[in-house]
Amino acid sequence: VDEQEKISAAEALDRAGWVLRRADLLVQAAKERSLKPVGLSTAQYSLLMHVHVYPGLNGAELGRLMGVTTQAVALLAGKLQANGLLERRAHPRHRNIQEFALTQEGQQVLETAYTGVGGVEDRLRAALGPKDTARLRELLGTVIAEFSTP
Amino acid sequence: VDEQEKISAAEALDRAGWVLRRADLLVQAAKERSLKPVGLSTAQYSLLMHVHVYPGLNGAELGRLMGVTTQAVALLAGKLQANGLLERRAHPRHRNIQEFALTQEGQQVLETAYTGVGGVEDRLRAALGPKDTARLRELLGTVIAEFSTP
DNA sequence: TAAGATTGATTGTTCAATCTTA
DNA sequence: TAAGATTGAACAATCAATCTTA
Repeated sequence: VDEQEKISAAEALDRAGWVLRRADLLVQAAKERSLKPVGLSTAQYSLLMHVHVYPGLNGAELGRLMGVTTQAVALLAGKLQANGLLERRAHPRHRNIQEFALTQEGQQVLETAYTGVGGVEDRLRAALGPKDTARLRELLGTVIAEFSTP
Repeated sequence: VDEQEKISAAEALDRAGWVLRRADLLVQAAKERSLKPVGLSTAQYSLLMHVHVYPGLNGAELGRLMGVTTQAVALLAGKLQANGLLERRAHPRHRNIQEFALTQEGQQVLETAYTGVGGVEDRLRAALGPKDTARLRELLGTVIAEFSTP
């Protein structure tokens, strides 16, 4: 084996991790455009959606699910709360812990946003077809399972 | 059809775009850990790799390939240049344009980093198997093609 | 005009450290 | 002790605007 072997320019950026990155960046950018009229960033939309799907979680738990830090969640939540989309309540049994919940307006904004972002999901599904979309989710699920434990 | 239909908590975060996002975040985090000993951020690694694969491109072109702005490339390049990993040269025919190139040290650092990140790629390939890895790349390629044109 | 580079202001995020509570 | 929340400093990236060059 040649110790001097160079990085193959043709192959380096075609490995699965890089392709995964490029695909996510493009889809994320499309979501961002669809959220612009609603006035939400993708991060804000992500937090609203996670609160909707996992009601009653605290900031640290939401951060772990979303792949960001507790501080980022607190900052996001602060703005969403100031805009009246989110509520923070003291946890009934732990005075130091906060539970998150959507306000009525937060629900409505999320639903509007969901409709817009749904267009991006639909476009993805249309490009792949239902069968390959399911296959992609399955394969990515394996990736998630593998890398969920560092 | 029920107009009041709510966002399905069970399905919303399972659509392909969300799964894609979570998978990318996890793989990216794994890459970040593998780059820590080398002293590179994933963004810096990405720039070095792109300069290696596409030598002679200018900042704007690299930014488009990497999915970031020209300014972000300039900031990254400034630091890599200060660390002696990257060179910026005036374009031979356009005085206002800069070409990027790796220094000898940049080459070496990139190769070390490539070996470390290769472990992450290998782990991904091991989790999926060669056949499904190829299938994943293929499916993501379709996604990239679809969303490359906004 | 058009494309690239650069600068300044703003936002979003992380890291590090501290405080609170069970 | 451990887990969550909060604060302040540092960093990264964006947007907006300006400058340069062909």
